[in-house]
Amino acid sequence: MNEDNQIIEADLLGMAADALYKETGLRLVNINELGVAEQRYDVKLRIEGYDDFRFTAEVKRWAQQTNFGALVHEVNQRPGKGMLVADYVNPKMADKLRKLDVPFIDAVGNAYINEKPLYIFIKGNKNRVQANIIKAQDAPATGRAFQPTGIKVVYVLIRNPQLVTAPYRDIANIAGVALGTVGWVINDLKQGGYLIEYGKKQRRLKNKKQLLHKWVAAYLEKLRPKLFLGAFTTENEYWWKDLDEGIVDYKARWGGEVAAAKMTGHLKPEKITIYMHKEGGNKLLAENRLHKHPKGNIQIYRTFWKDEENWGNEIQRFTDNMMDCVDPMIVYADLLATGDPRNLETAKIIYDERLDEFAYE
DNA sequence: TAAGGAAGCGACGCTAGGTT
DNA sequence: AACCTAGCGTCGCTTCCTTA
Repeated sequence: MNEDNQIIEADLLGMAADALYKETGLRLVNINELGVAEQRYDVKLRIEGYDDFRFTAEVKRWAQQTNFGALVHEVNQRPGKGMLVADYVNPKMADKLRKLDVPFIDAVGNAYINEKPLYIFIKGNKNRVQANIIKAQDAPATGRAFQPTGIKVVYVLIRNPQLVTAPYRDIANIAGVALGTVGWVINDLKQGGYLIEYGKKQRRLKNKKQLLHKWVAAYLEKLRPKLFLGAFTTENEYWWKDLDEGIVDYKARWGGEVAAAKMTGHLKPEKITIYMHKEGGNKLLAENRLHKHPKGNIQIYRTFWKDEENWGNEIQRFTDNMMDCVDPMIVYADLLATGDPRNLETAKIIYDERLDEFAYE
C-alpha cells in the first residue's frame, strides 16, 4: 500500500545501526546514497575506524516471512560483501545465517559480523514493539498480485494491454495460472491502485511505472528464486558467443548480462543467465557441455511464461525481434539483482530505452 | 449461457516446542 | 546445539454457485 518504501527502509537501516551501536559500540555508517532507477536496491556501509569493512546492505522488512534460501541468495548477490539488514532475525535464523557466513544486523540488536579481527554474534534479543511499528505500517505482502502466480499474471497484463479486459479465463490461460487466481490478482491490483474498471467490463492498468518496479522487486524476491535450477560451468569460456541465437533451438533464451549486452552493447558479460523451457533443457546442457558447479558463472532458470506462440500476435510488438533474449523487464530485473555498478548502469539504459516509454499511461 | 466470485481442499513452508 | 515433530497459516488449485 504505502509505497514510501525507501523511507521505511532508511528508517530500518538507521534503527539497525543504532541497535548495533548500543550492543557493541560500533558505528555503522551509510556511505552511499540511493541506487539506480528509483529502486533503492542497496546502500553501502562501513564500520567506523575500520575503513576496510564495507558491506552492501540488503534491507529487508519481514525477514522472517521471506523465503530463507531466496534471502540468502539475494544477500549473496550483492556486490562485495553483502549484509542483511532486517527488522528482526530470530535465533533460528541467526544460527542459519552464521552457518552460511551471511552477515546481518537487525533492528533489535541481533547481529553477525565476522571479518578478520572482528567477530560479532548476537542473537536472542526479542522482537520489540518498535520493530512492530514498521510492521503495522503495512501488512506483509499477503496480497495475491505479487505472489508467484500473481507475478505471472501481472507480467502478461503489462505486456499485453488488451488482455486486461479479456475474460478471466483467457487471462488465466495465457498466464498459466488457475482461474481462481485471476480474480484475486485483479482485485489486489485494484486495491493497490494499479488497475481501474470503467464502463461495462472495461479495465485498464494504471500507474504502470510503479507497477513495473513493484513487479521487478516481487519477481526477484518471490518468483525467480523458485525458478532457479542451479549454477553451471563449462570449459569453453566463449561458448555462449558461439551459440548466440542458436539458443532458441533449445527453447531457451538469454537473460541478464548477455541479453543486456545484446540490447545495449554496453556490457561485457561475465555472468551468463539463461532461461530455459522444460523441453530442450537436457540437450542444451549436454551439447554445450554445461555441468553443475556451485561457483559456476552460468545461472540457469526455468521460464515462467508460456510459449510465445500461444500469445497471439500482439506480443511480437514488444519483443523487439530479440527472440533469443528474454523480455526487457526480466533482463532489467536480472541486472538489478546482481547489484554490480556496471550492470546497474546498463539496467538504467535498458529501462530508458525499452521500458520507460511503454510504462506511460 | 458466459463470466466472475466463493468455497473447499491439498500442498507447502514456517514456527514453536520438545527430544536426543 | 542439532535434529524432529506437530500445528498452523498461506497459497493456489478445482469445483461449484451466482448473476447479468
